[in-house]
Amino acid sequence: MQELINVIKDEVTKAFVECGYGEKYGYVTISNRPDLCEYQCNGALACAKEAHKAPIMIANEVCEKLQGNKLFASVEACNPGFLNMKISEEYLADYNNKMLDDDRLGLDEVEQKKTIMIDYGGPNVAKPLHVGHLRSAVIGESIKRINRFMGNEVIGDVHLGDWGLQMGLIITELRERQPDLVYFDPDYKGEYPKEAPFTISELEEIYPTASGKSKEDEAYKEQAMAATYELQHGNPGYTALLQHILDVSVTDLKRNYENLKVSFDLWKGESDADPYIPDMVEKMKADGYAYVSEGALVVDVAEESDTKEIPPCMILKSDGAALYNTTDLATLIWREADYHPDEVIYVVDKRQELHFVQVFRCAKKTGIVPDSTELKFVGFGTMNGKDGKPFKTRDGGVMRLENLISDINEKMYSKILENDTMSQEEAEKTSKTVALAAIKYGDLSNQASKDYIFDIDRFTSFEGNTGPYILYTIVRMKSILAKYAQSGKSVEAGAIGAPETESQKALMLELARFNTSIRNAYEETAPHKICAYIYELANAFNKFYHETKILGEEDEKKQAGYIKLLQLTKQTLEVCIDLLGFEAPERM
RNA sequence: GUGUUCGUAGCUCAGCUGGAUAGAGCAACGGCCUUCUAAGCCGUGGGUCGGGGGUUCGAAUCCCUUCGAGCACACCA
Repeated sequence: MQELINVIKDEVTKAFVECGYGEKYGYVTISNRPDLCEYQCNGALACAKEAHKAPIMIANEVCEKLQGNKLFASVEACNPGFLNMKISEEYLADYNNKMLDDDRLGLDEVEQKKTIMIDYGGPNVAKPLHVGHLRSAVIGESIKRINRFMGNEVIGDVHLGDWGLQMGLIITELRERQPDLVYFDPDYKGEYPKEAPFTISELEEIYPTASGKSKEDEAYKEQAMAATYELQHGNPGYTALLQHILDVSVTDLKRNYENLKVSFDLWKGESDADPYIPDMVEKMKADGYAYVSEGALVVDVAEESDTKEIPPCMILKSDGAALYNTTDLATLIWREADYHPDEVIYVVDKRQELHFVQVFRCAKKTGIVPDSTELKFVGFGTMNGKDGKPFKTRDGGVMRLENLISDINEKMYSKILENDTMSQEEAEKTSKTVALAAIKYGDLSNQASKDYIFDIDRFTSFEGNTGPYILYTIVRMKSILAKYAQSGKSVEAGAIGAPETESQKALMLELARFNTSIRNAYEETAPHKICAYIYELANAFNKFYHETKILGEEDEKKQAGYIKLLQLTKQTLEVCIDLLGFEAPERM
């Protein structure tokens, strides 16, 4: 379906052209003066200089051409040269009805479908998720859903941190504790056990212990480095242990991400890139891109247009070991080979921007990915506490994501019990649903690239621009629709009629902006624009709700129209919150 | 030091490819529940958009400068 704003733009542009002005002046925006009009065009102001005419004269000419156009209820020219338009009420109703008939609510898929890989999540194995992992998961999941809804083929990859010194540390600590395990017997030739010799909670304790020891004990650190080296060079016992660590960790991680309604298509890790490293390095050398500088193997990635010096991309350390540039580049090799993505989106902490600039340039320069592949960095800001500093527990430690979520679940639970007489079971389920919406909306309603303050009290107070407010609005609609259906009337009969009140027209206009809003959010990779949209939509609905009695309406045709409007509003909100990654309960 | 992001109401944030009177929410104050969930709705107060200069008919938005804050700057990821 063509976007309403473009329908209007086409008419206005036609009028500009007929009056002899350039078509670019026909652009239309949503009015910033809703008291005067619904849509506006400022083109007359912009083209005044070129046309050597007063803007108001141009606006008057164009306005004249648009008189009588059935699309508009009114078109006026206003000083100094604005063109103010109100949309025809019949057209608007018709537009809303067409949205209702379309299972995509009037939003067309992209014309050129792309294959897109999204790299988000980025958890480390053997370490619990902490609050720092929240944003990547929440933002990445939403970007994935938005892209999918737009018709793109999307592959989400969690990109585990499962390589490097941390693995060596765990192996070393395990050997200290259980030296008799077969994994440490170099002469062992049999099959390794299927069961891991540790649980997830043991694993989560082993890593910090080992990490602490290595900082104080030089010999211990060297053992860990040696173990890392052996693992990376195929030690069979260590490889089997790595597999155990992965299995145990991934099971736990999946459970945690499921609680967040976040899912991945691929559970690949840095270790999966490792086999590609040797050939990649050889090729870079052979092609003349990689050279030795200060003992390390590097590729220059500086460009003339740089405003600062971009250091070369380091491929191998002076001791010959790979580092994170290396795995990120090698990861692109299998991504290219297996999926040929048109675009790879990295949803990672914005502090890593320089690293990705280097990796992207190096990948393009050395031909790992073709020039046509878009490598996109979506950097997000830090989640801060109320004091504006990185979010910490009360005693200053890193907060586990699980704990953060259960805290909020509990607050939500007591709040929900206060307000209703739900069963304990339903209250628990509902509080989880609402809590997740509170967390995700709280995060996504901010621009991803900015730091934001995660204020638990604010998120659990549920007033104003919050996830729970959106859910509450949906729940109100569900309740009315259920009661209407109970009365035996068919929900399918009827059609949205021309608006009778200001609040109804405002709601209908807001609904008609759905496709434009989502497309903007998609094009700018900006979930917060969806939040802004649904907040406006929920506001518009609540105003309408407040002054219109729907179930009490005696005119059945009118009532059926209201019900249709309600359905459209509910569906629109539900599609949007699904794109954000949460859902509404039946009651709250 | 170099680069980069940011500075909008007491607080948290929108708005930024230039357009009319800079918008929300929270907090404060005042209204609205015998009627579809008051987690709602309506209203009041609160701002020289960090400061200064420039471009423009017009600047929160673009450019320069200055102050302040965060972050990053090859052998950790």
